[in-house]
Amino acid sequence: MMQESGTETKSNDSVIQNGAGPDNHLLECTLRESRSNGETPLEVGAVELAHLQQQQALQAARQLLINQQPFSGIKANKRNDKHPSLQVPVSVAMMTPQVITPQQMQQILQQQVLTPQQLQVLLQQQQALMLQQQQLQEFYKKQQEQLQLQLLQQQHAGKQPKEQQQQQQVATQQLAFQQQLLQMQQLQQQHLLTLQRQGLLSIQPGQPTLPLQSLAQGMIPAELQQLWKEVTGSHTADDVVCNNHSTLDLSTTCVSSTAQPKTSLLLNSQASTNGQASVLTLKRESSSHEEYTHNHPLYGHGVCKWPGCETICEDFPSFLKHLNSEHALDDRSTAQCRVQMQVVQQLELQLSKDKERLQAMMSHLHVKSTEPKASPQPLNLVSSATLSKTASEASPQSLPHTPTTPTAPLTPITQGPSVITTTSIHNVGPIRRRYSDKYNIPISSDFAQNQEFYKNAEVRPPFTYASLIRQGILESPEKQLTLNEIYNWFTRQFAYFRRNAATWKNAVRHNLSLHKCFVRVENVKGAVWTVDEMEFQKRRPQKISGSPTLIKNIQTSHAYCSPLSAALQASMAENSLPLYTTASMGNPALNSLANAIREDLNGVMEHTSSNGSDSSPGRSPMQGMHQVHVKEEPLDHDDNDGPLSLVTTANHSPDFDRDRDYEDEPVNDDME
DNA sequence: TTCTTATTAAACAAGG
DNA sequence: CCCTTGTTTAATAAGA
Repeated sequence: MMQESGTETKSNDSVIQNGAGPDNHLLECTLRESRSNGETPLEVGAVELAHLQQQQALQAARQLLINQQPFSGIKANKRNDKHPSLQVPVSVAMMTPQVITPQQMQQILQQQVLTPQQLQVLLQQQQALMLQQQQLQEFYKKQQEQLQLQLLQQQHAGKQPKEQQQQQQVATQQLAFQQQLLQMQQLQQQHLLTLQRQGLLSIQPGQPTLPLQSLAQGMIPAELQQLWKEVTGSHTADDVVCNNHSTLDLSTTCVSSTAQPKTSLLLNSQASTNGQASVLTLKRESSSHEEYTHNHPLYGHGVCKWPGCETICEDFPSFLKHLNSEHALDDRSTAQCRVQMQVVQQLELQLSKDKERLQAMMSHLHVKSTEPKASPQPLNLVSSATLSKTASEASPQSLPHTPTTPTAPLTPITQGPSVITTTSIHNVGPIRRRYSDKYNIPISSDFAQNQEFYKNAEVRPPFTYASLIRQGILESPEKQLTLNEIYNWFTRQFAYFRRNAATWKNAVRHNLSLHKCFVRVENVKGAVWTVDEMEFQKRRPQKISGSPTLIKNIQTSHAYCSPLSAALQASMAENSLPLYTTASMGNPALNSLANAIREDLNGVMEHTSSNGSDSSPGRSPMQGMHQVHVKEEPLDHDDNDGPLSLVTTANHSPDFDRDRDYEDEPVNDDME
């Protein structure tokens, strides 16, 4: 416990430090002060004071520019959800670094969307920071007044020898002030960009009038939207419908609501600072919000669809209220938006790469298909690709979290997209926790949605080892993996498991041996592990909730169907699609995309450790099945788990295996 | 509080 | 002898 909290505090600091920029220094100092001194940070070093003063100058200057009342959001905090007026002053939001690496982003996310306790700590720190800023602002104002007074006195006080020097000094200060104004303008532009990015996913494609720096990054909002929907499948059909005429972004939403001083403040400030077309565009967009229907991208089925929120909002106004209160412009929301942005960017980037790769693969396989024995392989590939493609295209609903899938009854907790949620993120560190696995959360659902996240962020996945092992095995083409391949899957899929290999590998072995659901199958080349789906389901306490009919379906299928079909259905239920292709996992784009991202991120390490496929070349599951080790079962356990392990592998012919031409590359697992 | 399950550590053995 | 793989035991944490 202590260890964990210590490391988290440490990473807290590191996050702050990672955010480059002078403003960040201020934040860091302030946070450190507030951390050490509690709520009343008092003594500030001279250098830090200088920074603070500079910051205050920016604030004061902006206030002068925008002609606004003093910040009303200073009182803001969010001790609980009942007072959701988390209104961070714009300056605070501006402190968040604009350019940010994925790692930093993940760290920020981990820190800022962490447990409620940590969030609260952060909020308290923010509060302290704002308090301090207010004090310093007043201090700075006084200084300015004194300066003005001095200036006046000097102007009226005749010609003294020192006057010129003093005037020079004043001029210097004014110059500095002007520079600060310039700086502030830049910051504001950055902030505007931030806002635009936040609203990027919902910017109307037909209005390319925004000064989109995002376009400079090679992104087209419409494409991103489409890509995101295709790849993650985290939206339902009505989203697609509203996709084309949704004009709402965060800014317009804020404006459309009654009281959002921050946004209007921002807009006004923009108008007064540069008065560029971007502002007008923003305003125009905001004025066009009447045409929005209730097809808000963040609202569907009475639920707020902000990633990880899922708050139930009875009607659209209440949703708007919720959106403005819970997802106001604060660091958390911006961090989430940035992560989303980064995800989309990476996805798009990798999609193009993988399209090429796919092209090369298909042409390669097409050549090979002329050989007599190779025919099943391209057929399989094509059919599976077609299957997943049609599945994703024809029915976007057939996604892990949608209630129409067999997975739905298994998702009592995370209904809806659980991407990077607090629930999926707070399992950081070596604490022993009861994982959501206990509640029958289908790993494929959450994991598929957060796959990229887990791949890049050193966040402990909220699943048990058993679930993870099973997922890895079921993902493999032949539903069987060697121990080493399981290791590789872990390191490939989870950044968390790239550390402490000895620990988790031991745990993996331990789980493989311990759980009856893992069946060791020997063949000539060695041993592979398969999943006994029936045992896996039996292993878990049946706490299924959700749609009653679907529950009934599952139960009846377990009760009355043949073991084979029951296991198949169970597998499908976990994987959300027939056979071994889940909706999103089976998406070839995402799958290979994920691999590509992994390769990019992990570079050499992955090349040595998990190159190629986890599938076991040359091993025929059919050959080895008769040598299945039947585990002794000390517990009551009546039945028919014999042929089940066959089931998961039966849909591949031995020819398929034989034709694969990977090499059994030596694997190097020393990840640290 | 008790029971169950998950995690972690560690010892040990077999085999390459 | 070392490493990998696999089994087993024990301690501990966490949830029901």
